Amino acid sequence: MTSLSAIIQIAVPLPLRRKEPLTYDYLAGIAEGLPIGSIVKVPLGKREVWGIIMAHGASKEVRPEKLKTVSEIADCLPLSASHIRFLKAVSQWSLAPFGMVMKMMLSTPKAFDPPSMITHYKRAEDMAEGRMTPKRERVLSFLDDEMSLDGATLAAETGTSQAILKTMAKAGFLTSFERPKIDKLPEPIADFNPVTLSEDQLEIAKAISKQCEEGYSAHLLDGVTGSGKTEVYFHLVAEQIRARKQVMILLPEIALTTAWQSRFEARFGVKPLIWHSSVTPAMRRILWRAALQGEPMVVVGARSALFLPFSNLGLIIIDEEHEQAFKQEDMVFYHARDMAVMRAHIEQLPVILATATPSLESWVNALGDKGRDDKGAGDKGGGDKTRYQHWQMKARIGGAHLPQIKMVDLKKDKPPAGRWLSSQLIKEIEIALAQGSQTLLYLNRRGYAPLSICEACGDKAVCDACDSWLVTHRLSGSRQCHHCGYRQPLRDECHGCGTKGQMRAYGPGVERLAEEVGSLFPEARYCIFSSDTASRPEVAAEMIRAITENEVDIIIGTQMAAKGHHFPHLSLVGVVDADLGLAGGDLRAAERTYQILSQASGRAGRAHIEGKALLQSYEPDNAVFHALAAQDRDAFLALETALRKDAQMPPFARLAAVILSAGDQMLVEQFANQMAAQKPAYKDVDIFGPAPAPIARIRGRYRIRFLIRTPKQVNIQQILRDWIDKQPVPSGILLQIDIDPYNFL
DNA sequence: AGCACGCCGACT
DNA sequence: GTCGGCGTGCTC
Repeated sequence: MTSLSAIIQIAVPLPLRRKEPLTYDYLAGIAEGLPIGSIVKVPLGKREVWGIIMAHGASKEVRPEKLKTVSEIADCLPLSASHIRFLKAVSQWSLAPFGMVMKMMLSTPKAFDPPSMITHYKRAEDMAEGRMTPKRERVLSFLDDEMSLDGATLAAETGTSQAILKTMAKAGFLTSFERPKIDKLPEPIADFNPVTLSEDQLEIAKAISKQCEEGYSAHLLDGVTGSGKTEVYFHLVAEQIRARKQVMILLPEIALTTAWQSRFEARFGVKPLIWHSSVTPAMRRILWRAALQGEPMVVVGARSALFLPFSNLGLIIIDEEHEQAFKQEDMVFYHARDMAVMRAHIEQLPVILATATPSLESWVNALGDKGRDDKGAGDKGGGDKTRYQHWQMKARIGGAHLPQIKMVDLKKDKPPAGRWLSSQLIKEIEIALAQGSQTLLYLNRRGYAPLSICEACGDKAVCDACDSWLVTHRLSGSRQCHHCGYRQPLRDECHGCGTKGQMRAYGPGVERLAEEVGSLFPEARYCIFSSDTASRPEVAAEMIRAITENEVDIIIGTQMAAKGHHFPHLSLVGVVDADLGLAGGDLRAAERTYQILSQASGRAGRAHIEGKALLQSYEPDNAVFHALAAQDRDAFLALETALRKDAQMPPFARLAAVILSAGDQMLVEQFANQMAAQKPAYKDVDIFGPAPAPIARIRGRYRIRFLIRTPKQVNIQQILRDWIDKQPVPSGILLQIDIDPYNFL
């Protein structure tokens, strides 16, 4: 069957629309006989790209003269069939072109470069006659006849330098030759510093461990901060290390801090292998190849680590499972947690979702639709393998108490205009200051003020490219758009009418709050902790150190300060605007508010101090706050479950968004109407829209959105495919599909 | 997604 | 007269 003109089908990194073929045909050439899954370089238009061999034989009639030939074969193993199945599954789920999903996986361009070579030395066969020095003597006596060593090691072992070795080779004492560099990964030590688990923890670890051999199983590891979730999953990681398997741990980018890394290092004796956007290309190459090679390894990464081509995976862990940061919303729209569960299913592995505040999706998956746990922990729910097993960890290790949470009714205790702290909160801050303990003021708003208005003409400072206000940043002396990144210098002059001295700031940001803190507590040492003030990791680390060592009295921070850190001197948390996240009416507003506020409150009093959290709100009777104040997370989840079920919203229905955008408003509107006319009309399938997206224009592009809702059992992807294929998307319009949207902006 | 081809405004 | 804007179309 083999002929010189064998044709193979190759997936190329193109956003090929669904009607078009998945692959392009190429002449195999040097790739003749390579198995499916092999990675090859092919000419594509004027460039060369890496692709995957998906099938042998021609897919269709392509004029033979158009066929090009494979130009290079990647120096690595072919991808496993299950990994390709995973990529296909992601593509089918997200309705993103396979080529784009593949591109994410292959986005380590250096991975296929030939390995770098390093020079090795051995004794020359015929020892040259020449000047002998003590150093040369040492090198020659170190190497016996058969031995060869790389330059760096040999120089180090003999107290010489690579320059000397080079001269010796030139002088004929040594023979040098090149060898591919071997990258050795630090191997974690399973029993480096094993932690004795509590009885409960051990029971959970053992129960999950028992299933590690049995293929797919999904576990919701649900425990309050400090209950030892990490220790439980580390126990399972240790088992995988002993079994020389691979482990993938996904964390939200923000949690990939030094704190987690130090914990890993303390437990396993080596630094964890990290995968995220700022890992160097050289390191990415090493990790990518080791993953494909099946090297035993534990990789901890942000959502993009999901696509690493592990071929020997034993366990997947998603920590902080509820975090929105797992939802990717550009080229390919996907939720890393859900795709990780899918990967575990395809690879027949256990997957653990860890959190203190489960997402409603995971909660329902664990408990069914009642939203209340009336079964025993770990109940498999009648053998339904798509559901999660629920492992609850209630005890806080070290006996630290949960903080006392109190609502402050801003209608009754209203700060004066331009001030944001209620008298109750101020009083508590004074007490904390007097005790020498720390306060965190949480306000999820960067900058000084979100809105500026000219008193003379009434103009708002707005972004030219987006439908949004420019946020005043006094520290950086700018007004900036938080949607497109546009910045202008901060001037006291109206952009519209030119009047000077009439620009008034409205609303609080962390910088403005700092001003208030400065005037109320002139003696207190405060810091602002936001992505602006802690932009680089080193700066953030220094800030965390200063806080940890009690060099700060009041921390004024955004989410960045509320998530994941352990500040031992913190006793008071003030949530300046608890209502902030509830506005906007998005599906997950209540859920998100509960999660972030319970996390923020949880910062208070973890070690030996009794903690207190004050939540300022204009609607303190909101059910979210009641549940927060009562520390009754399960009541909140039960309520939210009931609401979602009533409203027929996820996770009790399927939701998808179709987003149309273009620079030309008329063009999008026209096409949106055209699509609206073709709306599929099935009973039970609701299509809302077209409606301008809440921020209708971002980066100069007008955005229009449809929302599609179907019952759970309906294949929403199929409905979308049929609908979208009815009309070609005109060029200039970008059509994006977001299955299970999180961002309603 | 790239990349080139292609047709209309301000410069060497 | 050329350089360069980004609209349109193609990539086996």
